[in-house]
Amino acid sequence: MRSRILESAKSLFAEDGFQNVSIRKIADKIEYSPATIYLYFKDKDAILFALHNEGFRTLFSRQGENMRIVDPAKRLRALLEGYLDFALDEPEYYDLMFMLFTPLPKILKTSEWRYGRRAFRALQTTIQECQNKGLLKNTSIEAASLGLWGAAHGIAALLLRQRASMLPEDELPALAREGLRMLESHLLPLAPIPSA
Amino acid sequence: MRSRILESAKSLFAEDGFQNVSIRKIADKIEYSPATIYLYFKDKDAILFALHNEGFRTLFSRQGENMRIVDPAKRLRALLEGYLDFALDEPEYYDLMFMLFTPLPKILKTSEWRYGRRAFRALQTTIQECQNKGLLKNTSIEAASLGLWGAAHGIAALLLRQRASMLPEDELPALAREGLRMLESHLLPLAPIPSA
Amino acid sequence: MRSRILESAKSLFAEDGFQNVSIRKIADKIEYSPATIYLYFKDKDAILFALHNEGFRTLFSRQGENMRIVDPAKRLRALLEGYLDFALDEPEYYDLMFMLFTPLPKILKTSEWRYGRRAFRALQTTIQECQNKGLLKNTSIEAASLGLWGAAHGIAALLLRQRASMLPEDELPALAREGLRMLESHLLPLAPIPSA
Amino acid sequence: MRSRILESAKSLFAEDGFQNVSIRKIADKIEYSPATIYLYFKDKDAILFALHNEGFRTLFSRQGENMRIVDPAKRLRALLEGYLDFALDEPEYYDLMFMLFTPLPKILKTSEWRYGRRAFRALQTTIQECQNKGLLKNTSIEAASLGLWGAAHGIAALLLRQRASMLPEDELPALAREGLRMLESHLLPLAPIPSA
DNA sequence: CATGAATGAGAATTCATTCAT
DNA sequence: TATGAATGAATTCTCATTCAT
Repeated sequence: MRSRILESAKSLFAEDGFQNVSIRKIADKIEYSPATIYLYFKDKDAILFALHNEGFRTLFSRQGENMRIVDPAKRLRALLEGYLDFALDEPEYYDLMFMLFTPLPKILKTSEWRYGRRAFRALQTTIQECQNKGLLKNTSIEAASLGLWGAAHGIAALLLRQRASMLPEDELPALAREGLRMLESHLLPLAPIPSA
Repeated sequence: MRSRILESAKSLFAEDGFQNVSIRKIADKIEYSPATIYLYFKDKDAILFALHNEGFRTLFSRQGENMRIVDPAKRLRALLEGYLDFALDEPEYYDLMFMLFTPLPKILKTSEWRYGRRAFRALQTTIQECQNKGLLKNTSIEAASLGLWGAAHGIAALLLRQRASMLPEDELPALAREGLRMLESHLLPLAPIPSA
Repeated sequence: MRSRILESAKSLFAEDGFQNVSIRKIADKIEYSPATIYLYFKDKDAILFALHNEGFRTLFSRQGENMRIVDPAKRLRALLEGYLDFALDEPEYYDLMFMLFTPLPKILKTSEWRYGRRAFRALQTTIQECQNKGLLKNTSIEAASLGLWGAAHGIAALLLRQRASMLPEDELPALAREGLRMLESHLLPLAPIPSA
Repeated sequence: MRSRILESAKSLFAEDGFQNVSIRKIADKIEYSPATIYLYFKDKDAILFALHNEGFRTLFSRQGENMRIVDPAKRLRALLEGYLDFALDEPEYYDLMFMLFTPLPKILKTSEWRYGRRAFRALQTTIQECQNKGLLKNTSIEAASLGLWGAAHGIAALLLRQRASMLPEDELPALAREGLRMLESHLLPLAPIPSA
């Protein structure tokens, strides 16, 4: 039931944007009265917060396997691609977590965002290991992490916000993945760097 | 006057998000009555639309010079960096243009988004020229354009939506630029590819 | 159990005012479900009604002794002081009984308010006896009863509604009692009226 | 218009109690939309606050003349009677000012309540002068002021809250005034104290 | 005896918008 | 050109109350 609400809210948020979804719309969708929502969630924000957490949990469970890849370059590629896949598979969660306009001062300071920090640190560690192997040279880890995360994020964000409408819509996911792999192929060549 | 309104709307949109800005707040800020706004704009959406157009005009005028760079790799780098700079210098416009949640069904179909299409075509042409010179091999132009645009976009978007808060705030713009250049250095080496 | 509810309601009414106390708050306080309350009381008003009755019973049991004082002047003084003491000792009851905004159309017409009438008659009888002894001359009993009751009531009411905040808070009860005795000393001199 | 709202609110507050009056009810009464109210008052509290101020202004303007009476005993009587008259003539104001359940933390700390303090000080000064003339002996001024104010207040409060329903309703105002004068005649004899 | 689940009614408030002036 | 006045519709949220279990 709680999950019925979350389900419904999630899909409405994705359709109309968080701000345009009223409690009443959520209630209508599950065919309950608005007051009922308040039995399960203190607030509209509480719904967002719950979805936020669910989203992070989902993302982490998806990335768990990738984190165990030994080769850092392969791991990094897998993480980036896994991130993009998450965005494409779960656009509602992704929007909330990484694209929504700040209304989350509460969220940002709380619990689950720590996962974000942790994940970011994992990314940086992986980059460090890549550098130890001669990859991604000549940059600070900070810049590299922002650049790589940003690349994956941006590709996803253009799709989710429908800014890439000049590309054929039904090929977009494939193009997105191909675009990311293109970046990776230059940044993280799987074969040992030839000239070395 | 019209521009007074736009000015004020622009800054409010950036601060609070489009949805959270009321006509009244805009009016208050310029010390006119809400009704006055309607003398200049049919709609709240019309304001957004106008800003949208202004934004594109600004972006194009900024990129004009870069478009004239002869070497396609250099041109491509300049365009990407110019794009990021635009995002960082004019975050209000950028948000509206590339990040705002769809309220633009109207906008997307209309006039100024053509500029977007045009710019995108220019990007693709440049990529084509790069490929002609042996760069950015082994990808479709569609994927490459999405990947490169996405990379620049994502770096900007993470900053503007404050998702990169685990990096030191005052260094963010510098890190963003460094991150992008890091990507470029692998994708678009300035020196002829050494091993060739 | 019924009394657990009443207890809890009484203290909440006093803190927040009758209107601001929800059934839920009462239920929370005793750690039962709101529905449970309805097993014991038909209504929110029914709770008020019950407290009302309890209050009157308490007041009467307190005044019983005073009623047996033989000397009417002393009895009158004792009644007035007892009334004030009740207000100060049991402000929750007092508020409900004598200060609450009318929500009592039901109550006023019913059962327990008869106690009020009876008590009032007792007051008037006592005044009559005082007049027979030469005290409280030159007034109708009606006016005298209203004046004396009003005096005690007003002193209490100013305290309970926190309107006497210009006097030092911790001395208020003492000042209230002293104020009332001051009135009594002029109205009901214990010594035979000197000039007579 | 502002005053139309205040008028309407005032009478509704008196009828139903502050807590039971909704903005919508006020709006309905003046046959405007609820939103209109917000053009003139920020808040429901703002309406209360405005009425509060109006009430105090009214009371002071009424008492101004009495304050100028030279003989302190006569002045004190006039003030007390003027106070009761105010309560009976303007019960809506009176209720708000002196009987309403505390919801006024804002009000109490603000502007107009100072008038209350000032008035209270005036009362105390007058009592002091009475004591200088041999009246109201043997009490602290604090207690005396609380007692006298309380007496007038209580008589009023019993009427306004309909607790004196055992007296004939149409004679209540007269009885109230007679009751107060009865108290005065003992506390503040106009003729020099006979036995002196 | 107790409650979890549910809701209709209503609260305060905000907003985009209109229109007569 | 500008606005003061007004509002219908919508928002979030609370509450007393019911009822099947």
